[in-house]
Amino acid sequence: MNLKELSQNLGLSQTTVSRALNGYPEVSPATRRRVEEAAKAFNYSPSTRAKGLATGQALAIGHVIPLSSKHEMVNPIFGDFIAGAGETYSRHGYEMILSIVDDAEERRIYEGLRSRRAVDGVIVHGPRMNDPRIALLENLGLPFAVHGRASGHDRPYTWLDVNNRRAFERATDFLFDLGHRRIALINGLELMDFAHRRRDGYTASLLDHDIPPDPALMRSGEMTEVFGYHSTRDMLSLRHAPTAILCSSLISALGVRRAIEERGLVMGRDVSVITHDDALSYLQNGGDVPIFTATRSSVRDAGRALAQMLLTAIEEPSLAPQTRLLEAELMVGSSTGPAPKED
Amino acid sequence: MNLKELSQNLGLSQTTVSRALNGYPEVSPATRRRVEEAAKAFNYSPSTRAKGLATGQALAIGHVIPLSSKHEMVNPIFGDFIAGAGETYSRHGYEMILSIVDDAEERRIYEGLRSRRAVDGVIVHGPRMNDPRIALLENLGLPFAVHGRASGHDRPYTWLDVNNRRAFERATDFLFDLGHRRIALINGLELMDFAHRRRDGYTASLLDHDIPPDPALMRSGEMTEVFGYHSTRDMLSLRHAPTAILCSSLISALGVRRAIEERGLVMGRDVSVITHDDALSYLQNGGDVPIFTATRSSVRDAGRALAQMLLTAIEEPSLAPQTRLLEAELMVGSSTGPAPKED
DNA sequence: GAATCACCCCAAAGCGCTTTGGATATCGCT
DNA sequence: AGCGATATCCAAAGCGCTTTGGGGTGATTC
Repeated sequence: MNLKELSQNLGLSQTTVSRALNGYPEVSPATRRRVEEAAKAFNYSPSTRAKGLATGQALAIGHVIPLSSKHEMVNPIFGDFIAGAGETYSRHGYEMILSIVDDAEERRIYEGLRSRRAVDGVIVHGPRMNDPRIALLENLGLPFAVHGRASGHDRPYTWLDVNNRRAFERATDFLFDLGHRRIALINGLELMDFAHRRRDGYTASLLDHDIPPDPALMRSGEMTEVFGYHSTRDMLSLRHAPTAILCSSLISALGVRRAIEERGLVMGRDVSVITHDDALSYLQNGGDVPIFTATRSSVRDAGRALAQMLLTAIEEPSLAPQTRLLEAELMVGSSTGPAPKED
Repeated sequence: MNLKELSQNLGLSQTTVSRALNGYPEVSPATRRRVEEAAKAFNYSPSTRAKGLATGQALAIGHVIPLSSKHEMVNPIFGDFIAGAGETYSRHGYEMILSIVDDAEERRIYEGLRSRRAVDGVIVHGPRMNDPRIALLENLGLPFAVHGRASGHDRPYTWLDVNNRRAFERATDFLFDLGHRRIALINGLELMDFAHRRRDGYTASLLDHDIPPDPALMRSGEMTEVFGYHSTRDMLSLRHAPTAILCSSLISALGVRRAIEERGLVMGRDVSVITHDDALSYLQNGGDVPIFTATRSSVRDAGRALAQMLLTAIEEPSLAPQTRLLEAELMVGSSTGPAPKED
């Protein structure tokens, strides 16, 4: 069923039917109702493509997911973020189109989305330090919103981020308050902007407590379970092993715990652990009582909110770019406790 | 830059330029090269929407991800599957459009995709027992391919599945060969088709060895770490505790291991564990030597292959539906060993 | 030298919608 | 009765592409 057929069926012109359906005032309430009922009855909905061609809008948002060919790792937070964003889109009648892209081709993809007029805007995932994508998108004139931030870019742009620096500073402070002195950091790849900021927060707290950062207690890598395990195992066998560990991901934290327990130690008594928790739906941090003390911020909420920000940026292009900094909440679980007495 | 401008620039008609770009023979090699170079230089690519309108194709595939409002869980395999499918699409010039949808609205979404002519076909995720979506899509006449199968549907359709039944039967056999008699199953939600099949395989092996299935040794739920942990903890404190556990997901297996170790037992010696492993990029099963003995099948490969199957089904509508049953490989790791001697 | 045949190329219609610029009918008022 | 407003509706153009159905040109054949 298309507009033409529908309007013939009703004995009206396409113009009138189109106007009735899109809420224009030049249509009598009676005809409007008649049209709406017919549309429902015939299960008519306008072709997105034809509509897009006529209006110049795509009614679609692109998500470009970087997939480094080196590590081939799909970010595990991605599913939940998308779920959040999708809610917002469907409420506004937008479609979400996804491209999974090798680092090397990103430029081509963005240019393609632009020149094919496939999307009205894009969400940038996983910003890195000095990420070139921001400047690229500015040049292309394609509206965009960043999940995270890219240090090293000065012009304002739309972003939403967790206050990673503050979260990790507070978490470290918390460990100091418990009496810990040797605090380790198991971080994500530090070319990722968020990981860099977390390290900054961690380091700031150390310096604040007159503890010089010790490279032996800082690891950075892809946040897998095994990475958490190996890092912890190695560090626990140091002569001055850490009594507390800060971890960037709940998945790695599972490995951290395994290494601790394998050594016959008890997490929360012998070694304290704080992890960041993205509140992923398939990885809950315990039930009512969290297992891990964690800095927590829902990535699904982030998806919802950032999508909304992008949509308003598209509809209100004159507005200054919105930004939003979410504070992670520190949830105390059973993985932290007072520092053990010195031997 | 659009076709008109480009052709004016070249002093050619739109027809010729379009033909040159789309590989039609009625264009001299010289003009074709000239056109191609100009297209590159001006960074021209045709508007997907206009092209779609003209050809009647959408050049897009829909992925409808069900998100049960009850558990709100995004399937963790989803990211990797999508990554695989995306590779195939981009090679063929298709776009991927995603809808995350509450169970209750699925029907509406499929109908919408169809009547808006937004996609040429869809991939069905997470089929359940007697899944109504298959019949719905057949009625709509929308080409589709299913990741998994839906028991209870008799007409042929395109699907790709892991031989879950066989995988779990073999895994159980393997445990019997090691001398185990009390073998537990920690399964996904059994309204999901794959979980049902896994249980069938498990049960078949038990019966084959004259062991009656014991409901106390069978759990079914959302496959989180915590679910694996609780299930295992409960079962290990039974009077006749299992000596081996079959687990449906690597994430839950992490919880299984935790419960085992918490009890002071050693995995692979006191309790053997076999898990299914979807080869997710962020959850590797150890390094060179797998930690868990596992039935393994890459979900990313599945994405690649199923996408390809759907595309050929779309391009060759007369063909009978393809189906593909992948065998999971049994990788022996260090989580299994001979059954401990009876006390 | 005319007819034939490739070979290249083009004008214009059509895909399904929105939107501009009227047209027609109805109504209130002087 | 006549006139401008107002309320409804419509025909047709246009969005950017593909594709049908020709046309012109030069070389080849008789």
